[in-house]
Amino acid sequence: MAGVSVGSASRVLNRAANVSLDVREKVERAMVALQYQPSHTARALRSRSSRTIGCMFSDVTNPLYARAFRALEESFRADGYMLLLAHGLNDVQRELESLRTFQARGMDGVICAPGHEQAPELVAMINAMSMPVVLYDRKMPGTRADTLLFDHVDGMKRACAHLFGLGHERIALALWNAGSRPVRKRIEGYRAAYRGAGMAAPDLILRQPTPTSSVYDELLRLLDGPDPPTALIAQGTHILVSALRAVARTGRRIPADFSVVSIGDSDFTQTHDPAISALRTDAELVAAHAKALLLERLAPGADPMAPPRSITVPYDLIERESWAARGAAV
Amino acid sequence: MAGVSVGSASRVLNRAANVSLDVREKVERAMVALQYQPSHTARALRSRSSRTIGCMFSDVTNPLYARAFRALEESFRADGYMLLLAHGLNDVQRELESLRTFQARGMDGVICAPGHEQAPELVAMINAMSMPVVLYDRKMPGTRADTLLFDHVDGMKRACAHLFGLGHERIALALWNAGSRPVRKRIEGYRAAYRGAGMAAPDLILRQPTPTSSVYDELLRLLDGPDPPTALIAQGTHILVSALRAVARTGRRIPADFSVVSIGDSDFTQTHDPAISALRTDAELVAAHAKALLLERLAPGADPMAPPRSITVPYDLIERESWAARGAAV
DNA sequence: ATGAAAGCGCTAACAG
DNA sequence: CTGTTAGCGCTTTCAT
Repeated sequence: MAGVSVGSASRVLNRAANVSLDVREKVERAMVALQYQPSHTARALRSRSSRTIGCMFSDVTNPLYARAFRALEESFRADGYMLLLAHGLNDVQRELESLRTFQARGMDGVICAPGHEQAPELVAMINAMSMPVVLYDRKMPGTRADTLLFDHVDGMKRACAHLFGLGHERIALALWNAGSRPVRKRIEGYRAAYRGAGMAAPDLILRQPTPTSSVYDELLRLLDGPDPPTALIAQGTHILVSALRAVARTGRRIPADFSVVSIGDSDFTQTHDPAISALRTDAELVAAHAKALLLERLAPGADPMAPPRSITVPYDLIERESWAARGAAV
Repeated sequence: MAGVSVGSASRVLNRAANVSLDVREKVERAMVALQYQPSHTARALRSRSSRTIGCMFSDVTNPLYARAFRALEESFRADGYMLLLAHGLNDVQRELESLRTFQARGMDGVICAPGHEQAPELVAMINAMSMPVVLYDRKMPGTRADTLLFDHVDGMKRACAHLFGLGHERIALALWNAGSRPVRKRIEGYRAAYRGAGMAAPDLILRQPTPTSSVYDELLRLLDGPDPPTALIAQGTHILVSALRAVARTGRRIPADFSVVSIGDSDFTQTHDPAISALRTDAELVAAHAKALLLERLAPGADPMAPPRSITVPYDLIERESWAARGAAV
C-alpha cells in the first residue's frame, strides 16, 4: 500500500469529496503501479449494489429483442451497469427460474417481457422481487412494476389511415402469437381504424402460430379469391418475406398493384426494392426510458413506495416506396 | 436461525458429506420457513467464483450470434452459470473495455469473438485475464486462449463439390466483411475446391461491406453479363434475400435455371419455396464444446499451465430443393 | 459431526 | 481531511 489507510484509498476510488490532493495522488500512483483492479464482488457485497441489470426476453433470436437488448446494453453501459441476459422461452417455469436467479444474484434492476401476462406465479414473483422491475411491452395486472408500453393501437391506426387515404379499403393484416399484448393491441388498433373511418373491418387477419410461419399459402388464397385485399400490413421479417413472395407470385407489382407496410423496421425493409414503409419504434429511446425508470427508483432519495409508472412509446410511420394510391399507374 | 451454527447451515447448503440427518432437516425446515435465499454475492466473494460467464460478440443483432448466445445460455444454465452479454461492435477500444470489465467482475470464464484477431492490445488483454478464455471462431496468434473453430474450408469445399457434381462450374460467392477469419477461410475453401477439381477459380466473389448490404445490383450485372454464374453460395439472410431477388428479376427459376446454397441456416432458408440448401453448424454442439473447454479449466484439479486447446466444429450440408443439375428440366 | 472463529475485499460510520 | 473499526453473508479451517 502507498502509505495511507484503506479508508482513504476507498475514498479516492469512490471519488469522495473529502480527500486531499496529496493523498489522492499517492493512491492513484499506487493503483497504477499495482495495476489495481477493485474487486467488484466485494464492493457489491458491501454496498449492496451489483451494478448489474437482469434482462429476460423470450428469445434473443427474435430480432426485435436482439435490437432491444443491444440498445439496453449500450444505454446502461454508460452508467457502469452490465446486463445479464436470460431466455424465458415463453415458459412460465423457465421465467420463474430466471427471475429467482436475478433475485438471488442481487440484480439492481430487472427488465423483462414474460410470455404470459396473467400467470399468477409470475405476478407473485415480480411483486416479491426486492429490486425494481420494468415490464417491457407487457401489462401485468396486480404487479407493482413499472411498465414500458408501445403504442400499437396508435401505430396501427396511422398505418391504416394512410392506406385508407390512398384508396385501400381491404387491408390484410398478418401477425403471430395472438396471445400477447403487442398482437392484441395491433388488432385492436386495426379494428379501431376501420371503425373510425366508418367501415366494417374486413375478415383479412392472418394469425400465424409462430413468428417464423409462412403466410404464403394463406395470402395467396386471399389474393386469388374474390374481393382480394389491395394492401397488407405484416409483422416481422419472416412473415413479410413470405407475403412478398405470394404477392409476386400473383404477378402483382409493388406498389403499383399492391401496397405493403411492415410492422417493425429492419435492414430488410430498408434495402428491399422497393423500400418498404414501416412502423418502427426507436430502440435507443426505449432503452433510455427503461434506464430512467430503473435508475429513478435506484436513486438515493427515492421513495420505495412510489406508485408504478408507465411510459408509452410512440411508433414512427416511416414512409417509403412500398405503398401507392390504389389503381395508380406506375 | 434454527438452533445450529452457521457452519452447519453452510454445510447443508453445500450438500457436504459430514452432516447428520437431524441437523440437515432442521436447517432445511428453517430455510423454507424463512424463504432463505443464499446471497450469491457473498458466496462469490468467499468462494472466488461468480458462476458467471462473460460473453462478448460484435453484435447480438447478428442472427448468428443471437443463435450462438441462446445455445450458450441454455448450456451453461444447466450448470448454474449465468451469462453477461457485451457488445464489441468490432471496435478494439470497446472490446478492451468489455474484457476489462469481465476481469474486474471476476467472471469465471469468458467467451468472445473480437473483431480484430491481430490487435496487440487485445492479445495482451486476453493473456492478462485471470480466467479461462474461449475464442469463438477466431484465431489470435500469441494468446493462450482455447479456441472453437468452424471448419469453413471443409464446408465450402463440400458445397462446391456438390455443385460441381451437378455440372455447375461457375459458382458465385457472396459474403461480407473480408477481414475476419470466417470469411477468409470460406474464400480459401472456395478456391481449394476449384483447385481440387482441376479448375481455376472464377472471378465471381462478391464481397460486401456489411452483413446487410444488398448484392442485388452486383449479381444482376453478373447474371446479365457474358458467361454468367449458374449457381450461388451466399452468406447471411440479407445478402441471400437480395441475391434471390436479382435471380428472380432475370427470369431464372430456382433450381431449374439457377442453384443456390446458403451459408448459415435459418427459418428463412427452411421455409422458402423452394427450401434452400444450407451449410450449418449445430449451435447446441458448439455451445457444449465451449462449456466443456471452460469447465475443464475450472475443474478443481485442472492444470493452470495446460496448453491451449482447439476444437474444430464441422459444417453440415443440408440438402434441400434449391439446387439441381445444370440445364435440367424442371 | 458440529461449533467457533477467521477472513474474502471492500464501504461506511465514527473518531480524531 | 484521515485513520480505525466494524461488518456485508458467506465458506473454510481448526478444534472439539
